[in-house]
Amino acid sequence: MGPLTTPKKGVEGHCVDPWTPTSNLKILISAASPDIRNREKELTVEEAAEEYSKQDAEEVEEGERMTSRKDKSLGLLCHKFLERFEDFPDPHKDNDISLDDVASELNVERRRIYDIMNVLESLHMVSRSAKNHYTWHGRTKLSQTLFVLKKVGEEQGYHRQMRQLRLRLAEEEERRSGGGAEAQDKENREGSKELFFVELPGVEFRAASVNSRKDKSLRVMSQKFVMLFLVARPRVVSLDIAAQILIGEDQGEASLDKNKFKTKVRRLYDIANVLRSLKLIEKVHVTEERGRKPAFEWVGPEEFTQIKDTEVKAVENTKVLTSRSSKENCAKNLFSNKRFTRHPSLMKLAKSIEEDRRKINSAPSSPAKSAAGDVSVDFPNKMAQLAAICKLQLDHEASGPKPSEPARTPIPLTPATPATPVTPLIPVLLQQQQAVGGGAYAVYVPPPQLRAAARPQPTSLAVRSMTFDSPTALKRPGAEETAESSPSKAQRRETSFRDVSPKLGEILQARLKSRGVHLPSRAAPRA
DNA sequence: CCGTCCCGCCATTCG
DNA sequence: CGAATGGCGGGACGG
Repeated sequence: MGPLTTPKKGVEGHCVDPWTPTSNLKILISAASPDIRNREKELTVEEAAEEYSKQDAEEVEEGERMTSRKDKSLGLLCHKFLERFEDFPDPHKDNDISLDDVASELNVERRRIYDIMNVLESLHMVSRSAKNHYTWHGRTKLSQTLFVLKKVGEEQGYHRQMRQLRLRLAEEEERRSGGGAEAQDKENREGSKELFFVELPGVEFRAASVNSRKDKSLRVMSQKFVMLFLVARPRVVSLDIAAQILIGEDQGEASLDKNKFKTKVRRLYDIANVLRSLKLIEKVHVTEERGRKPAFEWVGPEEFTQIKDTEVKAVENTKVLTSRSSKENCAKNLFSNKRFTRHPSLMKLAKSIEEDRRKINSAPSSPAKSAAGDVSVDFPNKMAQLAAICKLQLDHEASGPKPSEPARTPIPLTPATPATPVTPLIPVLLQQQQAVGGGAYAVYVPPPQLRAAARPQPTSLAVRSMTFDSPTALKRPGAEETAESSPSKAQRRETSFRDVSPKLGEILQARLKSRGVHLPSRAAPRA
């Protein structure tokens, strides 16, 4: 009986893993920015050490094991994994990863490896090459990926959603929220058009892997999660907010919240753990009107600028093709680098659509009235954007190769398909996943659901005084005024890339000590 | 008690 | 059909 219980701790007497408590220590250290901030680091070390010695004392019986739950955390596991690869591998080397090898070397069930791979894959740090194999890319594509994710995130209106949500949650708590009064504000589900996996030029889902599972959870959830960080004002995101947003997008409305929410959060923890191992985020605490709650702060690269030139051109093109509908997808350096070869994506697109169409026929889930005619009202925006990008890339390509980046491995252009007659870019047939990747990136948009009634929503209000918890700094009393906590991003730890100059335009009350505090303990705050 | 999140059953897909 | 993938959530652990 009881076949559903998690095995009890340390009963099984077989091969004990070789991990030592120091491994945990290591991850903690690496979790903190290794460079600067020695003070914090040391403190962390001390605390950790203390922690362990204590544990050591307890687990005296059997001079081994101490299989503390943490010793098997995804984070540690991921850290172990990352340790064996370079951040910027030589693309010519053999960067193959064997699932079996990794699983055995790390001493874990394959299931766990999948978890890690999925999120790494979402950042294009690896890509599945074949059945039990992945290819390691490290951080070579990270910048580019983040750039795209941020862009997509903006297009999705995530920043807006977050703002609203924060506000709503804050009010909810504040105003006793005794009962009722919850529901009719479902009208938030606007902007977002539910996107799926975002691909990159050189790393489409190879290995003839499914196209149907492509939109499944973890990978996509991970990307969305990252998008939230890249778009959030103060670069802080709490799990409940993230979950809230990510849920809203998934399955059509009627989400049986509560449980759904719980599960979502559980997943986010997994993702957060590997992102932490990657040192892209850090755990922090935000103090709201009603107590503090855990959250994560982005500590990874901020401005991952791609190529500089053609920026203007890019912007203009986009605007034109995008038509009136998007007045707000601001002018940002639009394009990613030209790494782009032929337009294999078009072929792929065709193939993909072909494939999907097949599935669509058997998937009656679409609530849309499949108005073949007026597909244009809803998500023309995104489509147009993509088209624009595609065109841009082509133009760029035509106007001569860009001598900036190293020669990218030209996409092998599968000779399998001779001359794809399919007219490129016909995603106009809406429905699920239509791969559009003018070599830039491919986004999968879902079926239409709401009119393009992009209600701007009064931006007047904003987060209820949100403060980053700090041992010494207590919640500011009078703090509450409405106003987006301004970007106090003054001294972000020097990102390995470049720090963004605070877009200080909003002169609002801006205190909020951006600096997460590790481990809950009176850690002497730096000076 | 509650925030985390490990473990592994078992549904899906792939091959 | 068996193997590869990876949802999913019970309930254990740590504070």
